[in-house]
Amino acid sequence: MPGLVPATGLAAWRNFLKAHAAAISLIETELERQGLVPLTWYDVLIAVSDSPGRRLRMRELARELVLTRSGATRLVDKLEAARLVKRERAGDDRRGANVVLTRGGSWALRRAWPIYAKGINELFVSVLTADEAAAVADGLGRVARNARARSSSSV
Amino acid sequence: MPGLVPATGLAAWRNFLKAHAAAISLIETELERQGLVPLTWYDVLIAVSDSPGRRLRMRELARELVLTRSGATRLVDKLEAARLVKRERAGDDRRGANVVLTRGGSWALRRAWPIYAKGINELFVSVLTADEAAAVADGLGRVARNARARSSSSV
DNA sequence: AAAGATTGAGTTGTCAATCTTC
DNA sequence: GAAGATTGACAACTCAATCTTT
Repeated sequence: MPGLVPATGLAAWRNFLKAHAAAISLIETELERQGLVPLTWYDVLIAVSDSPGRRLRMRELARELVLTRSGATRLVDKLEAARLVKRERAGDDRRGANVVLTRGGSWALRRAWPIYAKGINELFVSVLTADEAAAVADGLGRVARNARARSSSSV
Repeated sequence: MPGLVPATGLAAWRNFLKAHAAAISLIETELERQGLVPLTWYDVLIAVSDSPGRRLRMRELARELVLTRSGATRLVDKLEAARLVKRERAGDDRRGANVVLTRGGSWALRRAWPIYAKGINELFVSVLTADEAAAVADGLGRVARNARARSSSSV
């Protein structure tokens, strides 16, 4: 039944899935315990914050977070209701909406980061050797770029 | 605002998340396109199939897939409705239910594997060097074990 | 009373259809 | 008519409460 995937590759894939599920789940729990924004909200805030001009089109946000457009809409609805982001009509193309951080959004981002960073360190970085971290960064970086390239072409 | 996590470690973490979201999403799409079981169902089938005696308690299934118990119940409900698994009362402890594969479940598993394997190869394994695959398998294996150990202790 | 599992209510996300602007 | 975004209907998952067996 196996044999279609080399053993090391399959082990890498399985551990990749297990590591993701377990680590995300723990970080999520810890953020909630501390009364901070959930990880999905954090993803929105950081994506907007890292964008040129600190504003991001809905379309780009969806692509960035690997969500559907409607998923992005719902998510931003909640963040907007919580006053962490605002939508503003795009100047050049009035179909589009830009998401921008409010003051509260920047604050929530700064406040969550230390806890998130602690999770990343304790559960991920500190468990890896330097070589492994480099290999993960390079290899999975290529995996991500490659998969995204295929997504856009197949859509 | 960064600085709490070393740069390489943070790059590794971010690429880890991006790779996961992008690769899973593509594999899921391909499985659906071919009329095969979704990945979450596959996870159940393979977990049961790999268990000693080819049967697995609900509790263990939930732990294995990083789900809540109710999540496991709902999921197995659907697989049972689709005649891919059956529940049987555990002989030694009649509170518990064991999940076992039906003939249709084994067939669905065998049928989905080549497509799943193709996705793993094309999107993941073939994109990694041999060294990277080994580093991912080892490093993320440790990440997964470490995180699971913490989950059980904190619950 | 505790553990395994299930159910009811609520949340989060998806797909298809729709509205607006290009 | 096509693209950006939103809405309605529905599917997947979680939490808290419940039922059964230990």
